Amino acid sequence: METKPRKVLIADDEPDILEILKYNLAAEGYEVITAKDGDEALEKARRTQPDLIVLDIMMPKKTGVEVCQLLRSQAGFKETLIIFLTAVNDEGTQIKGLETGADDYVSKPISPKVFMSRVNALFRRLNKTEARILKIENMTIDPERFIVMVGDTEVILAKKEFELLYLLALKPGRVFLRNEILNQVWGNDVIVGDRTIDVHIRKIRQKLGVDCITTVKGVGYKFEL
Amino acid sequence: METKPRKVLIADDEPDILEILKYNLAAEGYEVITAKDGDEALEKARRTQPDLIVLDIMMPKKTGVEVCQLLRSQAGFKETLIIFLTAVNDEGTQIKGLETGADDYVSKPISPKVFMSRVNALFRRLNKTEARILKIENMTIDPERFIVMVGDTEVILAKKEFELLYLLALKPGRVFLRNEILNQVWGNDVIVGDRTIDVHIRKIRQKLGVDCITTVKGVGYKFEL
DNA sequence: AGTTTTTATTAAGTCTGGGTAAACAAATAC
DNA sequence: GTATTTGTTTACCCAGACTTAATAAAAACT
Repeated sequence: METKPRKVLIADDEPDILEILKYNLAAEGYEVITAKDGDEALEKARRTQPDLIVLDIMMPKKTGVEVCQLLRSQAGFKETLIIFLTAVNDEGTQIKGLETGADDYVSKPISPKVFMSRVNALFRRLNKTEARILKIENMTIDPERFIVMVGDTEVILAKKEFELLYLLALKPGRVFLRNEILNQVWGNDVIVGDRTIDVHIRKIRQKLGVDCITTVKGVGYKFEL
Repeated sequence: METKPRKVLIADDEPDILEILKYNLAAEGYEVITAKDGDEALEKARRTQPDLIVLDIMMPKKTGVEVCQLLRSQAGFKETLIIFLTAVNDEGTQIKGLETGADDYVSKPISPKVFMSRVNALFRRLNKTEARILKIENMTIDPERFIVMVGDTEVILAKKEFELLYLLALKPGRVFLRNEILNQVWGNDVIVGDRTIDVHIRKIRQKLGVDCITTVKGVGYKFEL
């Protein structure tokens, strides 16, 4: 199965490293975007929506850690793969890196071979949890087409409604706390009142015309047909 | 299925190499055009619109790198395949070559066997994303003739309009994010405002007179008849 | 039952994002 | 060179998505 090339954004202030990594990634068919400081990395990440972001820890403008934190806190970058590069082989930094939400960690001096195997490993892992079409009984939720089918009638949900339903339907039966819902759908940093969720739930129930969301009082909601 | 022969332009100042490559390419059915310096290469490239350009790095008048940069910077040569030939087996030059926008790189002394396998590999890669005629219900989108037929009336779209419609129609129903659209139609590095997409969408809808593009607010657009 | 807590519903209000037209710029044709 | 077509930017408008707040209903607890 052939698929469109993975996009990789590399951010490092050392042109040599950018070149080496770019060359190796390109050689394996990745599409490469480069940035030379933290701000540029942020900007290009938002614009190009890469599949993987390689961040040098020590960079001008913003450090890799800062960039990572900023990205992770906003919608659309929750799932993006992030790898840190660092000259310090300091375990403390490594731990801090992974805690910030990075997926892997490569220390300089970088062996292209090692680097590429890490990259490939991450993508291999990702493939298993990619966005997919959900089918529960007579309901189909297709994130690619952004539609929900109930029986054979198409239901159109708004963005937040869809994301909320998709989240719940990912694990039918499992209860999602209001906090989880807020984090996943709205993002860690966004502050919205609790009632907002209720309103969206109501609209979903209304539009679908099927009672598939169960309230678990004092806890949260779950998807259940 | 019979198809018209691939055109290959070879530019090198060494007559021997020109001959060898020409012989091998012709033997596999390629149509070959030759040039003996950078200027001639540029001129013939523009005139004959080849599918693949083989450029020697070291050439009189203009180097291969210069020719490549000039071509890549103008419309019509963004997708053209480019292979560099070089005597120097210097990795620095190789990297610079690929960054300039070349698709592959062959070092001298050239083994005809290796060379041909690289050429064929490039075309194979290209084939997978090759332009093909799309037919969706009563609409035909022909990227070769740059024509859209709705019913039996011909609609003429401008370049960007066409590319945008073609992209969406490649996967009917699938939502394309604004980012994806920008990347695919405009390119990673080009910075254009978000409204630009809207305006093009509007012109397409207007010209086609058929509502075939659906807006998914906050997400993107999809083709849907 | 009465009280408290939590959720549902409704009706606003706000705000974002897309539509549209017109002006400007750039590329292309003439 | 000028004219024309194409591409982009800008600004304004509006629909509908989203949020909030207020009230009603339903559980949960005493």
